[in-house]
Amino acid sequence: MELPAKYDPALTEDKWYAYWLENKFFHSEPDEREPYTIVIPPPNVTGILHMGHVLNNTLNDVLVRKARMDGKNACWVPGTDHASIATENKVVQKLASEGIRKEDLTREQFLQHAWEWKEKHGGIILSQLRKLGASCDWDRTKFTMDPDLSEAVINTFVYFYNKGYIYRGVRMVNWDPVGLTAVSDEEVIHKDTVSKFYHLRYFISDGNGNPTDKYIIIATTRPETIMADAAICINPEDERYHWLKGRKVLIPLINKEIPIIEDSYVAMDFGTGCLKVTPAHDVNDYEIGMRHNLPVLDIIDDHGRLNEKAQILVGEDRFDARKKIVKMLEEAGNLEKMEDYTSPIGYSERTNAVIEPRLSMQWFLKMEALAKDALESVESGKVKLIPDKYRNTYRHWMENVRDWCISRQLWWGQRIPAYYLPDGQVVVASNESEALAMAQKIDAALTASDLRQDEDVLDTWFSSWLWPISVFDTNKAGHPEAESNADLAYYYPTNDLVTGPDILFFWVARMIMAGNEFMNDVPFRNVYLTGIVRDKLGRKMSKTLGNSPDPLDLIDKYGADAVRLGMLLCSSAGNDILYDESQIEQGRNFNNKVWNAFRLVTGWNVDDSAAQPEASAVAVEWFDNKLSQVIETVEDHFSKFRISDALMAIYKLFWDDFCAWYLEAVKPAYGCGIDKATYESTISFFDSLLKMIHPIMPFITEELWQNMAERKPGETIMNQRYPQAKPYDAGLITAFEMACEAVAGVRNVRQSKNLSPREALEVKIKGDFPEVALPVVVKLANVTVGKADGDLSTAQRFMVRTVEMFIPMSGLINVEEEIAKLEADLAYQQKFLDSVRKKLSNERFVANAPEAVVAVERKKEADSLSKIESITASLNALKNSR
RNA sequence: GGGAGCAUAGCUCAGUUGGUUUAGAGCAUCUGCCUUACAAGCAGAGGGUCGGGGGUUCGACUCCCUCUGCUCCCACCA
Repeated sequence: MELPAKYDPALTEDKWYAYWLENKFFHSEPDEREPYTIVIPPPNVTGILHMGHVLNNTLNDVLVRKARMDGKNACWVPGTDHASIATENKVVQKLASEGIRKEDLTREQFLQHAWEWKEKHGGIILSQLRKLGASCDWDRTKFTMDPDLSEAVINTFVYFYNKGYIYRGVRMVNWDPVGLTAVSDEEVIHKDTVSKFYHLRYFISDGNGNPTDKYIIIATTRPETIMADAAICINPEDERYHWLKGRKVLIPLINKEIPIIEDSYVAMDFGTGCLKVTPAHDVNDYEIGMRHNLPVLDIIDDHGRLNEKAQILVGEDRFDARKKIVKMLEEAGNLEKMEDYTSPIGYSERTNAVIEPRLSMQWFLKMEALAKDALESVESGKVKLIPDKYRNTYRHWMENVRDWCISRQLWWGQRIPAYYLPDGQVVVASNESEALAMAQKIDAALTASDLRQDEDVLDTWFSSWLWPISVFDTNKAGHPEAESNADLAYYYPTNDLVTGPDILFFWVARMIMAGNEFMNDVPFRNVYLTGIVRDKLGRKMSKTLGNSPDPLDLIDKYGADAVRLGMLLCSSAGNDILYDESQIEQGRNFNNKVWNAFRLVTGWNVDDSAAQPEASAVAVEWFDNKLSQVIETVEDHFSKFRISDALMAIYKLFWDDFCAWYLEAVKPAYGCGIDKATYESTISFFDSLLKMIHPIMPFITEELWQNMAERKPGETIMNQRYPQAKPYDAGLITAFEMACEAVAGVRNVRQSKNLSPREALEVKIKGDFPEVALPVVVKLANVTVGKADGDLSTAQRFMVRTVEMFIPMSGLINVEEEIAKLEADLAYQQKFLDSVRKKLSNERFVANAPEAVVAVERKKEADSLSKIESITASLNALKNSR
């Protein structure tokens, strides 16, 4: 078969993916083999593939394919996440574009739209993963809102409620005025934001609600909330303000009288030392308010607009209101001054809206006990974080965790299974009929229509924290006492989890909690935390910057194998990835290299009568050993999750050792056939190499492996055993390396003397050069070799380690140039010798350093001496010749 | 404000209990080659003293201190 000179991935990738699917090679069922399990970090159901997914899923796939080839029963469970806030937002926007407002729909109508959207756009990302070559067990695809997974979520809620871990209460929560829901502390991103610090005059009341001419100054960043002020607070130690004790001040503009209170919370050295206390709109103020029994006046509505309780600027957005009220304050003579001020402001992770601290009734999960166990799981090493540095971060979070606000004021998600009785009492049950039964125990007269289910849904992470359990067995979540089904018993705990550090707490920590709670075991053994994919300039990939390429375009252009390799090239664990298309080009080039090596080898004609040349015999022997050496290295890298190192080791083995040296050493002369022994060894090496490359570049390796020999239907490289290392002869590897260095030395001479590679040269060797490797030198350098003898003063000289090599060069050399070169060489060696001797003459070094280290220095000294001796000899000979 | 981490060739990174290396790789660069697998290639070359300073040690890129710069995480000083 004639193969084209350039590899075209488009011709192979879809074909082999279809073949893998048809044969169900990705599908796993429990059997007697050791399982290897990974659950996918479920992407948003409406998401599309971005570079972060490519990195993450390539790593996942490499691990899964490697494990599969190691003979394990590999299972990679795919699926998607319902992502309540993000998806609901998208649906709301889509409806808005059609002129439909969410407020005009019933819950049922809205959910119908949402499900339609999900059916239409959901799972696009999963089909995109197929293009990448992901070997997921698609028969096991799950969605966090599948009926059975939802049921598990509900049961989990009921379980924790009954355990006393879930409570409902009015708390200051992070309100997202765009998403119209509370979000958890973890979903708030603090960003330093430039704003103004407004210094406002509050006039002292005369006791009848009229201002006196005295005033105090308070500093605030939020003047639009003054109408909700409940008091002005000073530090009791602050002598500047002792005269204020017991007096009252008037809120500007609305002239409402509020008391002066004292609380040591107020810092005397910050602002003016006077704090306006606004319990409804600030967490600290709320706490002060509680201590001092202050009334709570909420003047901001769901959308972040001032409500009628504000009395003024009613209906205005909080930021518009701020601008306007500043002007009003200025006109009223209440604005002392304003200055620029930078302070951290909370933003919603999902909508980027400025978070409004707001009091509301929410459901919470107590975290203390769960976090304690989850911390222990990592501290004890039951779960390993890779890289290790995340342990510190993890510990810090777990030790300072606060209760998890799990309710969301949304419709898309699992509705909280709490049912209210007409009198306000609440019952929690998995479904309506159970709830009714419970309610009837309280009041036998109640009927189903008397119960009102909580309107809120649960935080998305309240379903994804069950993922490693619920994808196998939805019954176990919420029922720790239940028997596991066969799948869960076999696949749980999973082995490795590959994900980004940004969801270490959102997701990873909580999965560990759920695992400990329901399975009494952690959900995975290793967590490999990838970096964030950034552009060349170090900027995060983002839609608005337009610096994120579409992975599918890249796959079209370069092929999935190239994209995979390109991403892996620069991905050491935990470090951010600076993405550059040139890496993917490098991946494509490697594909092409493999392709062409294959063309070369399979283009050879086997000549049964030909004897194996010496050079080939040595090369075969060497490569066999080299292969084992590199396999050992690769296995070591894999065991430490050093994927890019493993990749580079394989890359160099193939490109440098196999192509540049081995194939050149065994390549038959033009028009000649190759002997059978060499050919068979070469094919066998190629076979091993393809298997080693396969987890990284699955498509091209399958294509070539299938072409390499007659394959039976249903055979695939992905189910072959990964090559195993045998004991190897390091001496032989060194001998061959010396041959390569000798060849390079000759080539160097040719280059500097402008000698054609076709012109055979003579090499004279002085020293202990490994005999076995000589045939390789002869062939690849196009030389004859012999012992050094006669007058070599005009020969070109180079060294291979401690062996001297001469290429006689009568009349061709510039004596002065050579002398200068040798003298430079000599000076360098002399300096080196001095430094070694300085060390050796240091008694304390000789006395304290381990013997092996001293021996190395002595060897350096001896080698250096012998080099100096031979350089000097050549130098003298050269000088005598002029 | 608290905590963590990083700083090694032009770029991206290795350097695994301080000593088999007067520092390694890939890419990029330069030189010469369209040599009968591959110009998405081949052959060769140059390039850093390991952010600055101090210390410990017989010996430090590797440990300690400090300064500088950057990154990330956490955080209710209005």
